[in-house]
Amino acid sequence: MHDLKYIRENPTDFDAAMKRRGLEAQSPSILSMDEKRRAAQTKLQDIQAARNEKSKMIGKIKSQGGDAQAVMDEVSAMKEEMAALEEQERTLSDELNTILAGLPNMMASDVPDGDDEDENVEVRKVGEVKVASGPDHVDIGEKLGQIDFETAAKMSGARFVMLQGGLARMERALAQFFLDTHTGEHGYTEVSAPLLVRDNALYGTGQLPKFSEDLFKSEGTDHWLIPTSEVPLTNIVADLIVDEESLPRRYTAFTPCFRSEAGSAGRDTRGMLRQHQFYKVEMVGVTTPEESEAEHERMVQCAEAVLQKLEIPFRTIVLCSGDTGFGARKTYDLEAWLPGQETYREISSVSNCWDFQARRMNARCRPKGEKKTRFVHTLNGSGVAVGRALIAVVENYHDPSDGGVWVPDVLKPYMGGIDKITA
RNA sequence: GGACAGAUGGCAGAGUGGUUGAAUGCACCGGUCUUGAAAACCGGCGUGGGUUUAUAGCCCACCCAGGGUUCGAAUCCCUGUCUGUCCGCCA
Repeated sequence: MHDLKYIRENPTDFDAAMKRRGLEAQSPSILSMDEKRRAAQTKLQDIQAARNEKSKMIGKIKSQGGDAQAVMDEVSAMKEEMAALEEQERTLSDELNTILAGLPNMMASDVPDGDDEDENVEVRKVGEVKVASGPDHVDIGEKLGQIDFETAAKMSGARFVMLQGGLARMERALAQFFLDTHTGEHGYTEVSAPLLVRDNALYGTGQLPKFSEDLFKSEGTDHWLIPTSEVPLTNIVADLIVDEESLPRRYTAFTPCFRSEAGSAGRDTRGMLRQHQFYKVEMVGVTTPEESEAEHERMVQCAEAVLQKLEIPFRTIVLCSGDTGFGARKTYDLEAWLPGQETYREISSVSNCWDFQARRMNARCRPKGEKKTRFVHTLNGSGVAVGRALIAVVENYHDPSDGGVWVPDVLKPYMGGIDKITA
């Protein structure tokens, strides 16, 4: 959500920011609508003031036993005009809010310009690629008899997978490892959160009203399945005014995520890279405006740390303007090396949303000793996608000599101490 | 799923149609007193919006949310949400 006052005061900057998103100038129509709305509001308020005064008179006259009928008729006569102005004001506000709610966040000035993912900019490469190429996780997993798309399809259709045995356990081990690292070493609080949420939560984080087609909705109720635990974690602070001393707040959760993947038909159809359901460990940060940029860098480090411990080679990129998501002001992606595709693929996305989500969910903070509040800044990042991490481990730790998968050292405690997954 | 009860300012808690944006207590802020503190006393103390050069004034809205009745609603009616209690069912 955008600040109308900001648009009023900086229309040129705002239009320039929207232009980077590929949108034409928005401020002229917004501002003219805003002006009409305020004119209607001012007029309405004048009439309301008059009505209030007369109503008080009526009360006074009646309490003194007088006849107030004349004044009562006068007020009655005002009703029609008031109703019309009310209607006008409401229509204009609704239209204005619809427009504002549908506009993406303004991007940071250091986000590189670009049309699409090809113009993202690499920030650093970490870790040595030891397996330049090899079989992909589908071949490896199916040979082991532990990755099974057919059985999943039988009950659920395309874009579902069933894991069994060692790989099923490794998925759980990865999640445990990520959570333990973020809670134990990075200062995050573990949260077990609802997976079904209502409209307003999704509106707050920006998935609604614009992206409903990407979500699953439960029939007969007003619940949606979360596409990421960013939704429940960020909404923790919705409608709150928190003391700034209690910031930053850092939350992490391990949850399934559900995405319809509408619009990605034909993309990544092989394997478990793009599923309707997958597990993810998410990190969410809530900070003061001053701290969010530093917190963003820190959060990237937290995501990188788990990949480094896993010894998965990866690179960190900053998304260009054309690839940065709706609610984000700036986004880093971590891409893990996948020998099966001989390329880096996204395994984590870390975004600073500034006050964009905070405005939508009315999440504020108050500096110590002051009475004025301001909006918090919110950040979210995968720490990291569990399914994709499993792919990366399977492909990078594959042992061609026997078809097994070595267990990364950091996962051994979570895998009953075994060294290798075998058939 | 059924039956009740409730939702008021940071908290507690009055208020059932008329100068009530809201008593009172606690908390908080400023002051008096005190060597200092406590106590006592005095004063202040919600949010959003409009108007405006203005964080001055004036005005509007807000007592869970959304509708309605009325000249006038925290107060009456309807719907929804949440909380509590009892019954039934259940991992």
